[in-house]
Amino acid sequence: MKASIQDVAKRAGVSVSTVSRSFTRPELVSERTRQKVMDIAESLDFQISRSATALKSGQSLRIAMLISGPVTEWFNSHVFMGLNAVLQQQGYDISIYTINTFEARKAFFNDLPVRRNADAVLVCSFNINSAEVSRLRHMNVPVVGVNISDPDGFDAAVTIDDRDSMKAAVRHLVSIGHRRIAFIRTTHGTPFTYSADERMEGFIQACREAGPSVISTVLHCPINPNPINSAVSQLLALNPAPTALCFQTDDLAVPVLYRLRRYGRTIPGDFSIIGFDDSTYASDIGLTTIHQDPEEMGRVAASKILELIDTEKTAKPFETFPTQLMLRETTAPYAPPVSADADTAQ
Amino acid sequence: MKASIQDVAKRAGVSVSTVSRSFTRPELVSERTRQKVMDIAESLDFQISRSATALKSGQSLRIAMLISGPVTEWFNSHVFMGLNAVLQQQGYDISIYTINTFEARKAFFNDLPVRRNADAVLVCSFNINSAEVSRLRHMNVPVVGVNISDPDGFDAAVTIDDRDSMKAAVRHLVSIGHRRIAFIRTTHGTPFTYSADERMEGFIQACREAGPSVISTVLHCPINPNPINSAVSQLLALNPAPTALCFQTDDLAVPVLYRLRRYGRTIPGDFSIIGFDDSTYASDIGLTTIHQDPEEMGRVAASKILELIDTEKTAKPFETFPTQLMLRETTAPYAPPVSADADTAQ
DNA sequence: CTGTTAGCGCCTTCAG
DNA sequence: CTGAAGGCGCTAACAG
Repeated sequence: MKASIQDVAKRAGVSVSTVSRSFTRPELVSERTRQKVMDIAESLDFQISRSATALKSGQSLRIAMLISGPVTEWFNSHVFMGLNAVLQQQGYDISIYTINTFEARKAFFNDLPVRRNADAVLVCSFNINSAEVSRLRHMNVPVVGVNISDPDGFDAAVTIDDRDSMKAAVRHLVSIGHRRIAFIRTTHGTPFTYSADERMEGFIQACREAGPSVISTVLHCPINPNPINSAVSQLLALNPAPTALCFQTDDLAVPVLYRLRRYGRTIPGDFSIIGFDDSTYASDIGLTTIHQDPEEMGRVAASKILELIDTEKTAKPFETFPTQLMLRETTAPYAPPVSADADTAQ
Repeated sequence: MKASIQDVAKRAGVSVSTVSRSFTRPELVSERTRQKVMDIAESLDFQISRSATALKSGQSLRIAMLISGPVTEWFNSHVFMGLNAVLQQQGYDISIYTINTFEARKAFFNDLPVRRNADAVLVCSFNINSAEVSRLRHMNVPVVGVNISDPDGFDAAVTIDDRDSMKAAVRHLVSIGHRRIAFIRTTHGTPFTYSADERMEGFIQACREAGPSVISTVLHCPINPNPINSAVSQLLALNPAPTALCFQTDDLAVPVLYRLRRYGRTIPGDFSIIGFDDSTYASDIGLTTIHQDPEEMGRVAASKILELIDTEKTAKPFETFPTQLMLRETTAPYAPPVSADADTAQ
């Protein structure tokens, strides 16, 4: 069977504490002793049990991550990767709680399965209300957010400015001559809205600020059964058609872009397109989009979590990360339509 | 501070064992007692500590998942999601070990950080050698694979037949008249090859089986700095150009497809294209591809893990999942080029 | 620098 | 159906 710390101690002719210290505080043990202990441990396949360490220390060595959509989503998986990179090294695991229905939400906040079983809670891109934040706080562990709308009640948070980022996109389109602009967003049957609302509001606000000559439209595309279909059909039916499109995410922009081309529309000829995220394929397909770095946000959130666990405070609790409009090939200055006669002139 | 099991016991006027049983073996406690205990626990924010449970039970309540690329990859993240869905309910967490360099690989197998700290190991799409499998087995926990090339040494594994799937793709292309076919794959500077080799071999074999009229080419695209560039430039330089392309993954096919169109090539006019995975955008952009379901594989792997932990055996240790060639819009029968004169005939 | 010892919080016999 | 008590494997005093 598995060797215990006693077995190692016995073989090495030292006490269990020396074995323990060799692993966790090597500086307190003489080099020679430590070496011997480690060799024997190695040969016995011995490793410190994290469960015991956790129990003893009163920690759980576990961080809870709350998400409102699948882990496989671009944003979530990148935050997770960043988090994990930092936390794993410090001996923490991440428990993921996906809360994507009203029932799941209610169940989660009723049972708080995280109680005493997580050393911190990370709320990721989640439209949490203040009553829920209080319940979380009630657990007496740090509560950290990633892209949450309201930092109130959080010990720390990292975000981007969804609203401003979207406004930058609109201003760019306006500056290159576009006057009819649409925003395409999904609607979920779930109790969460991620950053979608913020982005939409930024869009609307920027259009308004651009003056009355700018006509804006918002297209709502139900996530089920298929938002792409909904987006494409609504878009094609718009009359007059917009000349530029802002999307809530690249995930939406990429397939719509494809479909529009299949319907004979040219990009950026007929439509200029701006995505949001700068996700997987964006640069390779030349998508103009708003860049953000969720992996880095995950790493920074992890550092804040560690700091909070350690010292109960963190130097810079609230941090807003920059985004950047990446100008690529799906946007172009607005060119007024040429008359039918001139169509093939060139 | 956090309430202990004693606090709950005291308030409920019962012993700690009764509290413990109320949580873990409700059937051993009278309904009334249990109800009271649970109510008090609720009001005290009490939950069983998993660390203590783990320590006591000798388990770690943790499953190690070994992957050779980022968790954010389509395949990995979907397997993870399936795993997590099943394991989390049973109280397990997943520790992810990303091993993507020779050094990381060596370090991992030297230290076996998983020792005594995981109740099972899942090896995911990982080209592991038999010496390494032995080291893993040495830990005395179930070792389960997902898409591993050689099941030898594994207690269980779920896979797809990469080779056969690829052969089906080639046969389809041949059946609709294609004779010059290229396979586009990445090459990594890492010690792993995922399923890439198998797929390539399936490709080569199927081309050979199709007879001497079929001319096959394999394009190797270094993952750094950018495999897409490499693929596109190699492809365009091929003379005579192939009429059909098989890709190692959709991730590669999608951007290349985009770029080829930008260079004036039509799909499926100039090139028929088949991807592999049926990943995120595939259906929305009409990509003909080979469908697989890694999330389901993750779920099934998780069930096998639980069974193995429980009973040390599993009913069906090795399972091969079906794949399916999804015929969509990027493949078409080969049409011989028309003469220059006839070019605009239609 | 190293050893001794008392728990961390729970689960599981064993008794009642 | 419920209670009492030992011990899971480790760590942190404390003592030497």
